[in-house]
Amino acid sequence: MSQTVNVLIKLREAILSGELPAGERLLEVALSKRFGVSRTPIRTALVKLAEEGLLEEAGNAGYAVREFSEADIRDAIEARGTLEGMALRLAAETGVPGHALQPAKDCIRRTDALLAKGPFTDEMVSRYLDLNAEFHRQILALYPGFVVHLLLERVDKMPFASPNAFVIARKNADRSGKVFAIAQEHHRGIVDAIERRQGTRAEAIAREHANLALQTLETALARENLSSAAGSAPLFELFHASSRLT
Amino acid sequence: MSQTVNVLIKLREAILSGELPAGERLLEVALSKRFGVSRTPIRTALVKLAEEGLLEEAGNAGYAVREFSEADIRDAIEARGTLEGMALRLAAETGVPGHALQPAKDCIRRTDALLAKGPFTDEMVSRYLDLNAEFHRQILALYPGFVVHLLLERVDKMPFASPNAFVIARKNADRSGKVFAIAQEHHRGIVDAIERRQGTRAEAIAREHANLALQTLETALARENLSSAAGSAPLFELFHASSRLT
DNA sequence: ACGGCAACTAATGTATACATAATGTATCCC
DNA sequence: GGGATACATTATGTATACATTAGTTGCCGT
Repeated sequence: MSQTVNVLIKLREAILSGELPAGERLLEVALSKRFGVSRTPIRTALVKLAEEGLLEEAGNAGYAVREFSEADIRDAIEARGTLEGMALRLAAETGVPGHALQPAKDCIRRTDALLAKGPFTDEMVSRYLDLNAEFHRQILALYPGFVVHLLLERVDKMPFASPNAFVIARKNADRSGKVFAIAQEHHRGIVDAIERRQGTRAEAIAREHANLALQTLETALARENLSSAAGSAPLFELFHASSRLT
Repeated sequence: MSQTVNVLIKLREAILSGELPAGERLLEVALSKRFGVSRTPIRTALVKLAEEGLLEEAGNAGYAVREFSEADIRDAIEARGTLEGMALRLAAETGVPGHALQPAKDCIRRTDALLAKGPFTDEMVSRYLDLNAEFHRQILALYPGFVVHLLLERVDKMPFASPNAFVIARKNADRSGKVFAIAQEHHRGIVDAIERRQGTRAEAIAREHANLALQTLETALARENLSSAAGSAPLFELFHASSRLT
């Protein structure tokens, strides 16, 4: 793995975890010493993070960690729901060959089997997250437009906006089971809608599905009594397992 | 202006104009000689263009010009309509103070005055494009979410997906007048919908508004008899005036 | 003749030295 | 004492030399 990617990952993690607080100016030489590499890969990583939106230009030169309010996270989640909705609507309206839905159906079946097994151990949740991510991958693959996929990749890199973000409140045990069941029902509805070429329905479910993440985020925020969500260590701890930082 | 920005702009123009054809591998040393700068600003520009989606990674290393099919452009335009629709819907549902709509209304009034003046000279079209861009800026400013704005900036950098893209067929003189009138009606509808807090209506009009660009694109493609739209010199000639390449 | 391995070539990845611009401080003048 | 200017400091912007890796070509062996 190249130094640039290394630095990129570590910097993203440091930003999302709050170790680098919002507004913090990122100095190239300081980061260079911290990671033990030259300024070159640092600069590359900073440029990429700025393009991703995690950093903002600080004054005339240099970058600073962008502040993420709860509203920004709501915005990101809403944007993901909207874009996924568009992709699924167009896939449904265009129509997809029957066999193309098979991978998504497999995901649903395997998830059913997993959820039927018993209490929600951490390991089970981890496997669930993999299956959930896989389902979203498969279902979005039904829409070919690469611009939308590019935008969705961007959204996934925003704090708490990935398809797995809705499990951040999973430690709220008495509710987690319900949340999983609701998500499964959404997944089933999406597949069914696409099969029946019901574009508007597919879009509506996708949006409602994204709202699950919103609800659990707000639950988590209320429980933790946090005003600003991103850069909060306790939330990030929950978030970390649900997301690939690459 | 820094060398990096210089190279970035020139490279973007070369890509969009088709001077650098799709699939062309971009070698740092070659570009370095071409622009008379070192590899460093070249690399920075390449990274940014890749993040924007105009380049793709070529094999294990290096970048190549991404191919843009007509479908990709449709995808980008649809994405813009969808995201603007979301922003306007949420703005309408939340409600905006009455005075906030004034700038947009001013744009509409000034555009009315402009269109009433007479035949569509090039200079008039240029002023129209400025007013149109300004209207979109003002109306989107009613929604504060920065993620959506980030995504929209991305879309605007895709070929022919900017808010001004719908005028690329303006040389089809007998239709341009109608197109302008339709666009104006959309603008009026959007403002009215937001004023009345009709979120769904605002969203629907925004989507239909983006479809104008799609229609004129297809008209232009049919006239020019082009299979691939991006990287086509004649289309770019039309496109150039309607877009800031910065 | 064909396939595989090795060396060479040319590209990107990285480090560092240098240039330039911005910012903060200190001093001097008003 | 306050403000402005000049200088010093520190940052980013750029150039270049070096490292490393991937791709290609040619040679050798089977």
